[in-house]
Amino acid sequence: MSRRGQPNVSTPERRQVILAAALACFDEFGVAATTVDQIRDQARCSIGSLYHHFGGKEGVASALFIEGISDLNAGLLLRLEACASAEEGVRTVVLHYADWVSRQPQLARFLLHSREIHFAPEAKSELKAIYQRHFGAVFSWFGRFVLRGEMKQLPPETYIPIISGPIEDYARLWLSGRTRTPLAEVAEVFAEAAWNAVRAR
Amino acid sequence: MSRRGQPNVSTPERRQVILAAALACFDEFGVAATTVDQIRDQARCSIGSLYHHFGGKEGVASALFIEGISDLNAGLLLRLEACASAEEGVRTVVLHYADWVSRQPQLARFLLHSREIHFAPEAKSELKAIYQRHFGAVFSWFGRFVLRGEMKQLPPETYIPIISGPIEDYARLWLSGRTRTPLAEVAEVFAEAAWNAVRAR
DNA sequence: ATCACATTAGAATTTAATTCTAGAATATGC
DNA sequence: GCATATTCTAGAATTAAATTCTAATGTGAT
Repeated sequence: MSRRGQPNVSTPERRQVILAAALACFDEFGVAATTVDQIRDQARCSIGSLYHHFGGKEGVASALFIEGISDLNAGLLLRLEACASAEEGVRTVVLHYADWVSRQPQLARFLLHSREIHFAPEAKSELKAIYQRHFGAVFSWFGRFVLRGEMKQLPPETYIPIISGPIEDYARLWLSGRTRTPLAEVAEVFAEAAWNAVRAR
Repeated sequence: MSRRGQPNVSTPERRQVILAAALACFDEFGVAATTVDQIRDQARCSIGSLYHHFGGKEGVASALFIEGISDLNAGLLLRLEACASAEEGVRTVVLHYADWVSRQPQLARFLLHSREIHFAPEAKSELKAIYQRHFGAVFSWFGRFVLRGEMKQLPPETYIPIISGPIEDYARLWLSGRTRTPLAEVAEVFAEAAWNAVRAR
């Protein structure tokens, strides 16, 4: 089934099992506090296997991070393509984020609470490429509305914080259990606030 | 100089030396990657001393976190008391944050990038008390303007993300070196956006 | 069947965190 | 000014975790 020198079929499954086990541990104990052995237990694999596929805890965390970010980004672009106005686009950015976090709270918690990962050089450049591609696409989508004068002209690096910052901040709050009101119930408020902050008037 | 059973004079200095050393290490290597020995080297103290005062790396990180948050909060309240209008208050929240982060980038980086600290129960409840006191004061300051109809009436837990979320998000960006434009240059934009998002219209 | 390589396993090693015991410093009561 | 209670400092000893390494096994290609 596979060519010489290529991974066999079961490999992707094994990787996924390890990633899932790691996410469960990270979520329960925190990235710093989970041990490689805990992941190994949960994934029912050997140390050797884990190190072979990911090179250690950092490697597992990196892979999980990249997988999560990619999924989040891909989903947004898909929904954004279907929007017809600046307002719809801005609202979609906020609402998609709220949806995604509500649906994958564990993964979201991991992405938001883990600025402590030490990516290996390759992971770092892969991430950089992902970000560039994604934000490039998003900016090119919104760009025309700024040109048409439907959105405020602002320093480019301020759009993302202004539009996404609040819902992200609230998501952090909700994910950490410090507020009960579900994202879905307040997402509209943030969508509205984001649009008010960037609409031309 | 000190009473029986009480810490001697040099103790506070020693604690500060250790905290400063830890901050430098955390900033250079990340919290997870710095070892207790690195902190000990930098602080020129013994393991015993470090464990005596803080009980370990987590303890040092907790103390640093509480110290940082307290300083940030105290500064804001001070400036807020001097404000006369809702708009001035909202702008002050944003601008003070920008100022503080610009002035203490290392400490700010530590506060923002360290959601991975496992606080001991006492530290946890101390933090909780600090937050309650602080946000209680801030909400009581702003409350009247909502009542007077000068600010929008919104779900209470959404004000902080809406007002502070964007500048916080941008601060993260700037602190991680992914953008060059200094906070001071864009702070006005965020202050303006925050006010637009919460003003009654 | 046999080869090349990916994969798995777990023992051995290395490295870091934490505990523990003892001694030095400090301020006070007498 | 000496006895004493207590804090503080030091670093060796211990424990726990991360990582490396060697050998064995599985898999598909030829």
